[in-house]
Amino acid sequence: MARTLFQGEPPEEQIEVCPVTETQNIIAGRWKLIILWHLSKQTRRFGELQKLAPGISKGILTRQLRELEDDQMVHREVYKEVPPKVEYSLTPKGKSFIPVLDIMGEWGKKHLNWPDS
Amino acid sequence: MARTLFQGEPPEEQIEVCPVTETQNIIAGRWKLIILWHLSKQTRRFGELQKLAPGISKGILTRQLRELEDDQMVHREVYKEVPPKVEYSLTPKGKSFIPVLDIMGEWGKKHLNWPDS
DNA sequence: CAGCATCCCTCTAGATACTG
DNA sequence: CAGTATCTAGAGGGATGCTG
Repeated sequence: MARTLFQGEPPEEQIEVCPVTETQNIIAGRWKLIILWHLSKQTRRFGELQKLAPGISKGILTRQLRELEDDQMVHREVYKEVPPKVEYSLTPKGKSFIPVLDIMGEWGKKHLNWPDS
Repeated sequence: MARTLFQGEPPEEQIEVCPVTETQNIIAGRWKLIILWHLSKQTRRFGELQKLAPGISKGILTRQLRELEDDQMVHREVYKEVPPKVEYSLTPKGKSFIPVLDIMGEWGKKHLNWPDS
């Protein structure tokens, strides 16, 4: 089927859908980026992640991880042991996000002027 | 006026370890990325930005723009005319963020099923 | 046109206690 | 160790009305 073009409608007038929105939806969350950042370095257990994100409570960490799971960014591997052991790692989709994390980190380092601290 | 931050105290130790945190602080805000995205394409007036961010109210748009100004991401140019005309554009720091926007947009496109209507 | 002031209300981070 | 369940607080988005 041919594309529908609108006569006389200059491209400037067309509202461009913002493709960063999907990315934003996935990383919107107090601890999401920190979690993804650490998991991009290596697989981590639940307790390790809690230490790496100082101040986060178990409940919140669980919820953020579940949401990242739902978004297929993070894989959860449960070892049937006592005491329990659970390892979190990046899925292929999560790994594909590493370049984004890297450039965000790079940019963040360059502009680390805190205006109000 | 306060910048848009997540609830709770920013984990101070984490700032050194996780460099994405600074970036996160700047783009944390319901409309920040959308605004930056459109400004990366071209300079826009206040009213244009409001149309480009469907659903945003004047008050919120003003607040998000002020915070981006405070973070030196956006420049505000006021023309002393009647009726008033205000143009927003990216500062050098804001322009340096374009690669981040691009890769976020690229990644977002790849991992979203856009309703094609 | 481009704001600002004000109130409201949702959303979710955070705290705490309990469990397999 | 790695969760779950429940409650609360408050940050911040949203709506409305007014103004230069």
